[in-house]
Parts: sequence; structure tokens; C-alpha cells
Amino acid sequence: MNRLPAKLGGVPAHVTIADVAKRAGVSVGTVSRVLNNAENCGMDVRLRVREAIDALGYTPNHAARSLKRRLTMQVALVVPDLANPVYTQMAVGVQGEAAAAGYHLTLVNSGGDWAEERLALQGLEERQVDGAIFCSLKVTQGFIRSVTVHAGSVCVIGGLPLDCPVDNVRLDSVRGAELAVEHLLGSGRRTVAFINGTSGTVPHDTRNRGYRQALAEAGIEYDGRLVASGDFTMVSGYEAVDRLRAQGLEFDALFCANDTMALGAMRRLQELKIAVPEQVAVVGMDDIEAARMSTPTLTTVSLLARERGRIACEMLLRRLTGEAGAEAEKVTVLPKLIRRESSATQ
Amino acid sequence: MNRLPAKLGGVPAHVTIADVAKRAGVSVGTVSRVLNNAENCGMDVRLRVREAIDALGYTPNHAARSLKRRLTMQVALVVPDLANPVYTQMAVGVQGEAAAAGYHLTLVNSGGDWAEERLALQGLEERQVDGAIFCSLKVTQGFIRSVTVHAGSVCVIGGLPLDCPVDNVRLDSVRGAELAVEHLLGSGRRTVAFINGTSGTVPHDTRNRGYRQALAEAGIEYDGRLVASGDFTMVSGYEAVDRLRAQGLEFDALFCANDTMALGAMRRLQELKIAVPEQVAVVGMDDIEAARMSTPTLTTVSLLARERGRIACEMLLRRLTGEAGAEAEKVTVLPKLIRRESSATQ
DNA sequence: TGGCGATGCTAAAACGTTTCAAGAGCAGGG
DNA sequence: CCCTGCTCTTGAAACGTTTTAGCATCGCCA
Repeated sequence: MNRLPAKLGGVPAHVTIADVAKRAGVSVGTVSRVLNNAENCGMDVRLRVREAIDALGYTPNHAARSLKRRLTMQVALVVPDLANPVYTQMAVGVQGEAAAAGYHLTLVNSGGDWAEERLALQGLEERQVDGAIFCSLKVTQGFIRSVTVHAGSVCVIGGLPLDCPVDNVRLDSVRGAELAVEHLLGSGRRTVAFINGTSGTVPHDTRNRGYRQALAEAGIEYDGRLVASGDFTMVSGYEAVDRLRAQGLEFDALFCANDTMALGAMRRLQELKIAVPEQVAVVGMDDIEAARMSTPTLTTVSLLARERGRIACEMLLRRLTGEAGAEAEKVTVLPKLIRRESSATQ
Repeated sequence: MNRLPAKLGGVPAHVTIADVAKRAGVSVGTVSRVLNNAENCGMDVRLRVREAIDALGYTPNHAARSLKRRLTMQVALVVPDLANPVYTQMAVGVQGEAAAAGYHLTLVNSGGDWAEERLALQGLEERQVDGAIFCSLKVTQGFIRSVTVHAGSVCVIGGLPLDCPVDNVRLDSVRGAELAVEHLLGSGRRTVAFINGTSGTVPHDTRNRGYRQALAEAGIEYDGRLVASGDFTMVSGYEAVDRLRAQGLEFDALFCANDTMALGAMRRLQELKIAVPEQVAVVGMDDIEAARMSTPTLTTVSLLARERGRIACEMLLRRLTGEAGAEAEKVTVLPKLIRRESSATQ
């Protein structure tokens, strides 16, 4: 399968540390020490070596260095679906943090597939990378076990069991849904309808809990007729509006489990000449780019993908450099409400 | 600056090829041959070695392998701004293609900075990666020179001079603007206004050329009063509409140099009770996610970032494996019109 | 019986670094 | 003059592979 490159022939005579040593008239060990600017080496030698390096155009060989140092200065990010903006945002966050510390980021697309994730773990064992950040949809027993074995060089973004001794960045997404509903109720809305995602998934359940908790806290009775299900797509949001209205209950606010459905719903509302936000306020979740660009712009709850990536990388690097304690770190990030036009108070 | 990891102490006694050899009762050379499944080794030995590998949980060390083979099975993608969806899309394209060939992708964010790009090239020299794909905004003399030196392991996405002997994926963006305008004129519109981006930039000039060529081909005189400039942001598109209308010329079509401005313009048109597409058809450029989600959905010209990434990676791998010829390959991809509601014929 | 070509394996030399024990030179104290 | 304790440098041994040359063993043919 892996067609192997065949540039074995024309090797362009790489200049090595030995060449530098010869030219500078010192031993290879000395050159190495100059390169890693150790204390104990004289000024004259240091200069001669630097001169030789420049003259010969020497650059150290990363593979050799990794082999000896047992350090690659690379970290991996493993995500289920790179095409999904959420994960590319995460990658951006990780990349920035990694680069700042002199690390490179390698990207692995697991397709949500456990086999692929395993392959990434193997990369870890092969010392292709120093550490890895896993963002998994399904947290299986096998995953937990494997990740625990590599606890010293792994950070997980997502819902790991709290007793799993692995660095972990979590998201209080229940709170996210609460935020949305609280905001709606807080700005004077009385009846909040809810379009949730595919039932049976984790996001579905957490958002549902948040919705109900926020209602409960406001002393409002939960009414199943105000809740519809979509599948996170735009059309499903569009169609859900009709199903909600068919129930015959009036509502002046609508919370959608993601922005895509919210935009679909807004579209349908506009077609029905129901003014947003005057008659119905709409709040989505995710803060995708399109939420900033719709008419009206969409109020939403950001799940801070980029920030979570940043934090995870920070944690991982702390672990790798030994700055982290013996305990696994658990950080929970709180979603953030982003107020825009679609939920403005009239 | 680079705080170096300090896990040098607790090395977990890695199992090496020698351990496997000892257990299987063969020499290390033999184990290596089994691993790289060479021809000349007997069935019994092969089995014994496999058994030992499984029993000991051996995984080959990537650094050592790279060092010897002079091959890392990694490619780098260097982009000016990872936060920009265009480039993340490109990354997705590259990643997919690379993974399919057994390569890993490492991501470098240059910030459009030549110094950073150079660093990436150095990574190449250090044999940290086998090859690199550069997507640069500014193609300076220095860039061209450096990239030419590494012609054997580099592919450039963007406007490289045609005589530069480096694999190159280009984009006919003049044609992109033409496509948009042709589409508008072809579907019965008479007067096409144009909101261009920041003047003085390359994208500005190419789109301008495309706009004028399409008009010329249709036998329509260019009228400067139909052209406004924005800065690629949403508000700039919004405001440009007013400036265009202030010129007093009627127009029934509007081409915008990117989707973001197009969405801003659409918003203003809707506010002014000018129906899209009935009174004014709108076409954008880029095909961002929001274009699929606006009301009406936005007709646009896709610049195929993902596809260009895919092709570039394909070319690079061909070059690395020696399948490419001596000549540098130059591929030009043609933008693609994506018809949506905002330009529908009434 | 001797030579020959396969076949299957081993031993050892790379690959380009880092690091460690040891050596050289030198100054100062006894 | 010897010993001790510095500082700077060297040489060689790793690190874990791949690869090459060479060594048995064997059957086979002349």
C-alpha cells in the first residue's frame, strides 16, 4: 500500500557534524556542545565552530537527534473529522500553543475510527511524536485503557471518566444549554421551544438536561410539545419549526442544539413571516462563522473549540516537560454566550 | 525559549529489535528483514520472529528508521494563516491525500512571514519531513530561490513564475471572476455592478481583469461607476452598496470579490427592500460555509482550496517517490461556479 | 570428489547525533 | 616536585535501525 519513495540513489552528500568538526579543527563532541550551547567551551572554539557551520551550511539532522535525545519536538492532534470546522478550530488552537513552545503539530484524522486512533497511539510508541491530544467521540473501554497506559504523554479533549488518570479538558455543555435558555428567559421571553439533535447521542442528552434545568430553575414546567428533534442539519432545523407549530403551542423563543439547525429554523420563520427577534428570539450553539453573517446575526453559545485546543496543548506540554504534577489535571471549560441580533430585546 | 522536556530520567526500557532477536533466537538483521518482509527468509523463522514481536510488544522506533532510511514519511504544509477557513480547507485536502499514501501531515503556520517559511524549509533540510507544500501570499525573489533549491521535495500552491522549475498548483482566478459575470449576463441580467477587494492586492487585480474581460466579451462597455471597493469584510460589502447606489446607475446584478462582502451587500439590499434575486442577483466568491446558509443561499465561485491541497499533495508525493518526471509539473485549476438562490432566474 | 549456484542466515558497518569517562594543560598549595 | 582541583577538549560508546558482505549448508551436476 505505502509506495515507498525511491530517492535513495541521489543522496546530495549531506554535511554532517563531522565535516564541521574537521573544518573547525575540533572533535565532533565539541561541535555538539557548541550547538547545544553548553557552558564549558572556550570563546575561540565557539567562534571557529560557528564559522565552520556557516561556511559549510550545516543543519543538524533531526532524526539522529531524536534518536539520541529520545525527543521529537512534535505533538499529534487526533480528531474524528478534520472537515468539521469545530476540529479545525481546535487544530488552530493547538498549533499556536505548540509552535510557541517550539513544537510542531502533526494532524491525524481518525474518522471517529478506533483503529485509526490506535494507529496514532502507535505513532506515540514509535516515538514519532512526543505526545498526543485525542479528541474522541466515542470513549470506549479500550480507548480509556490505551490512553491510561500512555498517561505520561497524552491529553484527552472530551468526556473522559473523572477517575481516569489522564490529563483531560472537558466541556460543561449542560451549562451551555442552560446559558442559552437562561438568556432567553432573562430577556423577557416566556415560552422557549427547543430543537434538539439526534436523540441517543451524548450532545443530545446534555443539551436536553441543560434545557430542563434552566426551565426548572425559572420555575417553568417542562412541556414535551415544545421540543422537536433534528439531525443537526439545516433542513432538519427548517422542518422542525413546522412540527413545533403543528403542536399548536405559541412560543416566543427558540433554542437550537447547533447553529446549523438554528439557521434553518430562522429561515423557515422568516418564510412564515414570523419576525426574528421581535416575535421569536433564536439562539444556536457552536458559534460557526455563518452565525456572524446571517440576517439577523445569530445569538449563540460558543463551545470554545479553539480555546480547548489551546488549553489541551498547554497541559500536554506541561506534562511532557515534567512541570505537571503526579496527578492528572482536569480542566472544565465553560461555554460562553455570544449575544447577537437574533435574540435582541424588542 | 524552548523549554526542553525532562523525561530523560525515567526511560521505560524500550523493547528493541535486539530483544526480539534474542527471544526468537535469530540475529537482528533477520528480524529487520522479517519486518520489511523481504523475500529470502524461511517460514519458520518468520513465524518465530512474529511470535516474539507480539510477545514482547515490540514497535519499531521511528527516529532510528528515519535516520537509516533517510525517510520520515512526513510532509509539511506551510500556510500564512491557519485561522482562515481557506487554508484549513487546504489542510484537509492535503491531509487526506497524505494519509492515503501512509504519510503524516505536519502543519506550519507562517503568518505570511518569510522568516517562518524559511524555518519550515530548514525543517526540510533537517530531514524532519520528506517534503513540503508551500502556500505563500508573497512570492519574493528569496522565496523563489529557496524553493528552487529544494525543487526535489517541494510543491508550491499559488502564483509562482512559470519558468521556476518547481511543482506548482495554480489557480486561474481571472477565470473565476469571468465565470461569475458570464453567469449573471448569461441568465439575462443587463448591468453587473462589482464590489472588489482592497486595491493594490493581487486578488483585486485578477478579479478586476476577469470582470472587465467578461464584459468585453459580451460587448458591454466598462463603467467605473459600477465598481466599488471594499476590504473583504462584511461591513465593507454592506457599505459599498450605498456607494454604488449613490452613483445613480441602476443595476440588476452584483458581483462581489468574496462571499463575506457579498453577504454584507445582500444584507444591505434586503434592508433597502431590494429583492434578491428578483431585482438584483448576487454572486460571491470563495464558497464559504455561510454561503450555503444565508437567505437566500449565495451563488458563488468556489476557488477549490481543498482540491488544490489534494492535488498539491499528490504532486509532491509523485515527486518524492520518483514517479514524477524531470520537468516541474504545473497544474492550473479552474474555479467552479456554484449556482444557488441569490442568482436564480426570475 | 570438487565445484557451483542457491538459499537462509549472521556479523558488522553504517546513519548523525549526544553524552560520558577520561585526558591534557595549567595554577596553586604543600 | 607531587598532589589536587580546575577548565576545556577528546575519543568512544551509545541510540535502534537497515544494509552489505560474507559464511554455512545443501543439493546438484559434471
